[in-house]
Amino acid sequence: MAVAKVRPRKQSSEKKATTKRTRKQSSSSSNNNDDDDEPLNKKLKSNGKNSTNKNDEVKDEDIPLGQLEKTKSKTKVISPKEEDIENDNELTLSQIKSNIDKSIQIEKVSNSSDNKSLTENEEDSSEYKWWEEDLDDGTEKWQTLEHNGVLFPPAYESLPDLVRLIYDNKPVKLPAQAEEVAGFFGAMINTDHAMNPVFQANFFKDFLAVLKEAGGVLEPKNLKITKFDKCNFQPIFDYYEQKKEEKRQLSRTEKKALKEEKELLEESYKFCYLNGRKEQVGNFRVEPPSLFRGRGKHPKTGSLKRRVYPEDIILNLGKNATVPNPPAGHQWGEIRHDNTVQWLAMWKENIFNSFKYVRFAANSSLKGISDYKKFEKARELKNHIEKIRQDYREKLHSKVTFERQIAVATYLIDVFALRAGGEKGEDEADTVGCCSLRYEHITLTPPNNVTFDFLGKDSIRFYQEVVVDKQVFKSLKLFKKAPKKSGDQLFDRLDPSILNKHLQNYMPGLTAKVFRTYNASKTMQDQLDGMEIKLEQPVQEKILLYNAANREVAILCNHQRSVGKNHETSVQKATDKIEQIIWQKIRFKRALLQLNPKLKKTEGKMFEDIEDLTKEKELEIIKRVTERDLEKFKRKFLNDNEKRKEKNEELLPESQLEEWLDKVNKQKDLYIEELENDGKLSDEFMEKVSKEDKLRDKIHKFEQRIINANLQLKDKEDNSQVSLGTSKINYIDPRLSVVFCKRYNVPIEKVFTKTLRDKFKWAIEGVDDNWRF
DNA sequence: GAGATGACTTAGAAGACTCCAT
DNA sequence: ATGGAGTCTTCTAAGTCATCTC
Repeated sequence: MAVAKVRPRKQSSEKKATTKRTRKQSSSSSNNNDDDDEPLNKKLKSNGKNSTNKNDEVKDEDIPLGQLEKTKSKTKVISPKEEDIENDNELTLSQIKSNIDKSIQIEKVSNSSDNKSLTENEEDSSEYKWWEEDLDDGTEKWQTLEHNGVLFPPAYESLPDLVRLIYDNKPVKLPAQAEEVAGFFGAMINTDHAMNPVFQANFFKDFLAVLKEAGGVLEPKNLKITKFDKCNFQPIFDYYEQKKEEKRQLSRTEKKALKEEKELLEESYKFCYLNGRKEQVGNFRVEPPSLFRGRGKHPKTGSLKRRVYPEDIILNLGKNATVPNPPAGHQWGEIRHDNTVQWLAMWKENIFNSFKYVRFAANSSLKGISDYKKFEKARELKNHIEKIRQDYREKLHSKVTFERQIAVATYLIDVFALRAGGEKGEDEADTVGCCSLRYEHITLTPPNNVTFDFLGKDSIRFYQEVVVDKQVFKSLKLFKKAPKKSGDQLFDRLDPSILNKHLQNYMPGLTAKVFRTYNASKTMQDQLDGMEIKLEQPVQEKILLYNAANREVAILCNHQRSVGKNHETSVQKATDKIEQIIWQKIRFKRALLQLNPKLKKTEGKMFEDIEDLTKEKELEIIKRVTERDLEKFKRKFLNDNEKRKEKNEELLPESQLEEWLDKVNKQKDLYIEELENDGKLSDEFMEKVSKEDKLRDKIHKFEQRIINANLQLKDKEDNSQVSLGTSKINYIDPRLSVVFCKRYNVPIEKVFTKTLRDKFKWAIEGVDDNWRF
């Protein structure tokens, strides 16, 4: 996985940006000279009054749900089975309202197939630009909140009678509840999870419990299931695979119809009204029951995650909001009116007894405001980082172990972007962060080399060989001194809350995670600053540079992704393809010379690469190209005939295939003849390309293609293990990307997907060209 | 002050969709 | 038109951290 890298970060580069400030810092960033005139900057008033009343005047579209006039009509949406806890098919007023919204939206979308995103944008943001308002810092998150509750997963559908679990070579009929759990496992027997013994054991334990609850096996009557190894899930697996295949085989229109049906069902849950404004809900779907897929060596992986019922759910609504109807025959667990929190609904899951929340979408004002505050806090750290670093360098010499641990921990968090590292329970995967690092996680090699090797969040390996400050090295040695041994805490005097308390002495609100945001965005800014980007460069090249900067940040934060199974093949393919284009280019250059031999003298430079391919290489390419074409025609022959068969048409004769293959082979012979004649092209070929201009044009195009393909290949290889998305979404101040795009005339769509453009609308619309992190 | 609880952000995997070569 | 690779979105696990409780 991770590759050993020595990557000591330069501390000195900070200096320029963090000249010491003497003024008192009362509000977040207004003391930064470089952004005094920046519109976003007037926010975060500490005691400001709520600004929400400005929307008293609501547009028609924005009438709060509860205030809609009653209408008698009931609309059928879908027909869930009676006993389902699917959502009521009797629509509430608000649902009706939402459906109206929906139909408007559908109309809009269908009217403008060529400019879909624009329409959606208009629809989504009933245009509350919070970033143009003064923000208030109080604990109240909202005044009114209305929504339609949550969407439940469909009820379990029993397997057909013939599809059964096989136990001890006998088909077994299970009660529906147990069958469902067996189905969870059966559907995934081809995954890595299902091969993990811990997963299997946890699944099987919970399966047996459910089976017992449900009264045991139905048929054969006295059969007792006791051994996992005697279970054969293949028929269940095959059944679900077949279902998937059937779905895949649906026609375009059928798929579309299904999708529309699904959307209609979801429509009323997608939006809510916050202070009377329409906002998107994020995860309005209740998590379906399943087997828990823990990451890494999770002791509970495979455990049954039980179905959530309306009775389990707490809805959070405004006091005057209409309570959405629970599914027929059910009640909500609780209705709460807590306006100090951002969640719309929550429930307790059964594996850890922790809460799951339904929240606003990333493009909502509340999330946007939090995001904005996060980055402003990170920027505020600019004003303190100098002092913090100075302090921890001093304290590295402290005689007091506690102080020394604080200093080293802060150093590691600052320089290597470690997470805080809270304590973890027995029933969780063994992963660590800074404060929870143990003896065995670092190896010290004099004079001052440190190897980190531990599993971090999500059990992602953190492996780095680095050079550290001499005093840090000494301190770490001290923290590892006997009687400490493997398994012992390195920072035995620390935990995140102690560390954070210490950090807050420097800056209110400063915690360990702020360093990650700060250093990530700072790195991005420095990277972009350090690049030589020219306005007239092709956009694609500029994007590549942007991605290179993004990649540095991702590496800093250790954001990884698993290398795809066919990564290697795909790299090989790309390499082969580039070779083929080079070969073509050379052939065309030869043709050009053949047409006009004088060019060798007048434009010698152009023909320098004409000998780049050895004969052996060329032969290899010819073979490959031939092979590829032969395959292609064979496939075409099969495909064509299959289609003809379906349509009851006459099949293509074998001779047709032979004719095609013959053509390919003849072409191959021509290539080889060329090769044997030292690259002299056939008369036939020369006739086709008789014009010098056209040849030059072709050659130019080949060259462009080679450049592009090489760039792409490089990007692909560099990115194969690094995940750029996480840092772009969470760590890099979006204003950096916006300013980059503006300055270098790159369309914002090239760096932010639609979702990100929505999420970062505040940055896209609210930043001026000279903004700096 | 330690531990539990609750609420929020951050994370990679998986699934859905798109686009390009054929 | 098709199908596969690559991109984007969704899902939900796994962190952080503030606050509450004793």
